[in-house]
Amino acid sequence: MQNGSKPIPTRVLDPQLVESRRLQIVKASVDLFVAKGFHKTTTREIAKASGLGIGTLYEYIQSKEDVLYLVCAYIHSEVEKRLREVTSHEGTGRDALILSIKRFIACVDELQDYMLLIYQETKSLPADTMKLVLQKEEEITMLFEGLLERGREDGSLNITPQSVKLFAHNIVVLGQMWTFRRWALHRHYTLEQYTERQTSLLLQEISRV
Amino acid sequence: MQNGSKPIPTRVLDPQLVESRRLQIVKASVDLFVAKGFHKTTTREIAKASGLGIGTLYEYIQSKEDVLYLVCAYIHSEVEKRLREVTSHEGTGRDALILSIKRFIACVDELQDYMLLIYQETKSLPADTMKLVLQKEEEITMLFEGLLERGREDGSLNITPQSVKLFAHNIVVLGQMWTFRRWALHRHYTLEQYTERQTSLLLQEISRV
DNA sequence: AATAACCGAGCGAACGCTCGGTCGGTCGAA
DNA sequence: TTCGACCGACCGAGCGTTCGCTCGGTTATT
Repeated sequence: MQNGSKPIPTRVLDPQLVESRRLQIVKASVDLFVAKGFHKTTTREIAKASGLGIGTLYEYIQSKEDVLYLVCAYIHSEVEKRLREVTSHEGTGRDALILSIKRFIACVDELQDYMLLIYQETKSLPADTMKLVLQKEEEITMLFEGLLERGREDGSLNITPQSVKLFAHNIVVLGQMWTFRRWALHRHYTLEQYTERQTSLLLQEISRV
Repeated sequence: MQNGSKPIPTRVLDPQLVESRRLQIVKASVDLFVAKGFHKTTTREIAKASGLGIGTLYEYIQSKEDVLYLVCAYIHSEVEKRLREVTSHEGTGRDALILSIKRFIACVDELQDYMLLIYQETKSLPADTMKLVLQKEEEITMLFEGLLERGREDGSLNITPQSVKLFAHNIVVLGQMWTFRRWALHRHYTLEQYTERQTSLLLQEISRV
């Protein structure tokens, strides 16, 4: 899984400055996009919220869509960072899986506005860039695939090889559901209840009888 | 569950004409929105694709967002129509549930572009209208809630009362997942495989041991 | 003095929506 | 049967605004 990221051209020479300015831009844009959506956010707003002039903004990007891509990439990297801390947990695949699911849902909750953003705005990216973002989404899914496979091999999980991939998707989606159905779920369940019930439902399916 | 729909003002007097013209508009717009997204579709394009002048279009709606709402309402009514045919199936709750899940996934597959549209563009609606659309989404979820409750009461399903709502959401989301993760799932599973595996996974959780 | 970073007035294109007007059809009086 | 008054569905040029982005100039650093 090679690092599928896309270098965005800049007119600024110092790479460290580019990185720090782009972080400024991302942090400011995320909140704007969350509040108003990508299309209704103007480049002028992005510039102002980033503490830059509109001209300077365009020293660091080539188009408005570039900002969206930077934002998506940033969010994904945050998710992946948190997950990787925990997927390498030693012990049975089953133990590592339980830990990872809980951590993932916690992460979805913590970053809920951002997760929602990716869900809703990925489609606004240019085709080639969108591919990269979906690829990242798949990589995250494959983290769970790896855990399931590990559990299957060490005998701690009861799952057929051809269901591994599907089940990994189920885990990710049922985790993300906490965000994109929050208009209903948050009325009826707390985060703890949700985590507890989804985890036990999921595990029930792949436990030895 | 009162019929939560919103009457959109029009300058045209004949109600039948209004209905048929709006159906024209909806049918044309759906494809445009699917292809380009709501924001990148212009009112002129909508008018042209509907076979109307731009002025005439505005005889039937008040704003571009009205078109999006009409489209969402139409899609939801299609889904609900197909589902209601089958949720009233006599027999145990379990039997009706199995039938409904299969039908729902088939429906998601058949209307996949439209389902995706609702997922991605609901957020572009004005707040009050968005509420109505989410309400409809919840009503569809509650169809499954009803079936689960029925199965719990007649003893054909093994599920705790406080998990009924959550499980209904799981069913809906895992069905819709076939659409909004198609970039990954369609590469690895056919519709039949998907339906079969998800159904059996879901049922396994709520079957008596 | 040279260069890199920053800036914002301004450009051209495109947008949602309006509004004055056209035109085919209906109906009642002659 | 004819004709004039009226109606309402239909139309699209054009308005006012806003957008993404450029480019020539300014400031800060070395």
